Amino acid sequence: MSVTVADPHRILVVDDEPNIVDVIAMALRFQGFAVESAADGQSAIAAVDAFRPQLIVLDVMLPDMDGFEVARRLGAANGAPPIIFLTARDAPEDKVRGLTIGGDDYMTKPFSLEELVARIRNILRRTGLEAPHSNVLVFEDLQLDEDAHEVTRAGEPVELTSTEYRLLRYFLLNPRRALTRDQILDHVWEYDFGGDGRVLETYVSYLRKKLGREGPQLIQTVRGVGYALRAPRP
Amino acid sequence: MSVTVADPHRILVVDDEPNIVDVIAMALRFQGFAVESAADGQSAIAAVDAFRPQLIVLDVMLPDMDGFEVARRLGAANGAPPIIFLTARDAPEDKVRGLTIGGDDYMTKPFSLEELVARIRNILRRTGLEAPHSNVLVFEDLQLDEDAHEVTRAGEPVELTSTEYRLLRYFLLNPRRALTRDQILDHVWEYDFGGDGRVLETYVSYLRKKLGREGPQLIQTVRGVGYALRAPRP
DNA sequence: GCTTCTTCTCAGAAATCTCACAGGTTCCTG
DNA sequence: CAGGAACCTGTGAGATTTCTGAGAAGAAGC
Repeated sequence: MSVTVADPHRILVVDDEPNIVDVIAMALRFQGFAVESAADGQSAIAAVDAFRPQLIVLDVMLPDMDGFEVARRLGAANGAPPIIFLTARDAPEDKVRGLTIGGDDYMTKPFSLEELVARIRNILRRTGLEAPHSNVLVFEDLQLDEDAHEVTRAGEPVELTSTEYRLLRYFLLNPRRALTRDQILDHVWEYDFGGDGRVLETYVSYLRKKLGREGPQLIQTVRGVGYALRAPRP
Repeated sequence: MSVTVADPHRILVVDDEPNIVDVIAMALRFQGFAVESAADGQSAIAAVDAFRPQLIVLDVMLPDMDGFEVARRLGAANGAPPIIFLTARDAPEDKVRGLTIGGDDYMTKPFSLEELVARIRNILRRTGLEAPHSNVLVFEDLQLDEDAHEVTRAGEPVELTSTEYRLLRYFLLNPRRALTRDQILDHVWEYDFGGDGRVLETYVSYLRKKLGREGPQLIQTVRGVGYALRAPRP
């Protein structure tokens, strides 16, 4: 994972649930972003002034005003930073329509942190703040095309479900690194996943099967820790 | 989606509803245009003087004078920019008819942003401000002619309704890419569409049927994500 | 004003996913 | 080498997603 050391991008996270803010802020800091937070519309607007974020992660439901109001007051039209709105899953969709065609985007809660990061990088790339890169992740003979949402091994297409895809993508973003179970669960599953952590084993098993039993086993078990994507020693 | 970097065209958006202006301005900026806005006729005329837009998106209903009045006053001076009028759906259309014979055009609210952008590019092309390009989108044996508004599959004409056409056009603009449900709804449906997102499934079903069940299925389901236009795996 | 076309909602069926569970296997440690 | 811990993977139930036909409401055309 590449971490920008020189000049980290500033991101403002606005949500009135401290738990959510914490978990998002933590994840983004780990990704090398500079993060500030606010718990309501007023302080969000103040924070934009003071902190000059390049991007805002903004909950739609705030105690004092809704997220769209915040966006309007920031002068959505004029040089304001792009916004990723967070909405409840069952929220009415009419107000968020049309956001993705503008510079903005939105996600429904709960989401996986990987996805939030992916969208943030997407927007930063679109706005020219981050260097564009190919959207194909590669490791050995494994390829994952993020645009087409397609995976191939040795040129052969591999059909993955959505969870399998997210899991493999996380491995490909962190090649050769031993990832702990908790890391993986935190990043790939939704942040409020409360189920049995052993799903992970099941999904690793699915992936191994689908990626082919013949070729070398790319997803290796690191006993007592978790898993790592790496080529086996010959 | 091509973004003009070198010398962006200037577009003035005039509407008294801030929400509308915001969403249009955002979308056009994202497309690489330079955008200014005005909320009434007076400031619109002033803005034309100061900003020298190459095109105006002008609401017909303004607080101080109607859009035609604005157009008339601007027209007095020669070489006024072409105008796209925005009218309410239930407005009398007689006044707007005949506009398309000049350089102007009109759209009824609400509209899809894709369509507004398409019309803007059309006008800029007609007035020689934007490089002409082929208006035929092609993917495999599928062809969509934007001028003639005609679609053929393997040479056979396919009769599409307007929504089906917009949907297919969006797929053809983003071949091989996995498009999320939200993306598609945002781009193809009107900006205030708040209905059931399952229309999309219905329309995909229509398209698949009309494009022929025999040939390979070009619109593929990407489970948990949305759809993609791509040749099926052999 | 009547007919036809279009758009959208709805609902049931089919397809597919996710996750928990449990028995078996592998690995480590003493 | 025994015992225990960690891990693997098949099975299946319940939930979710997707497909498609039918029909209501509205718009457009005649």
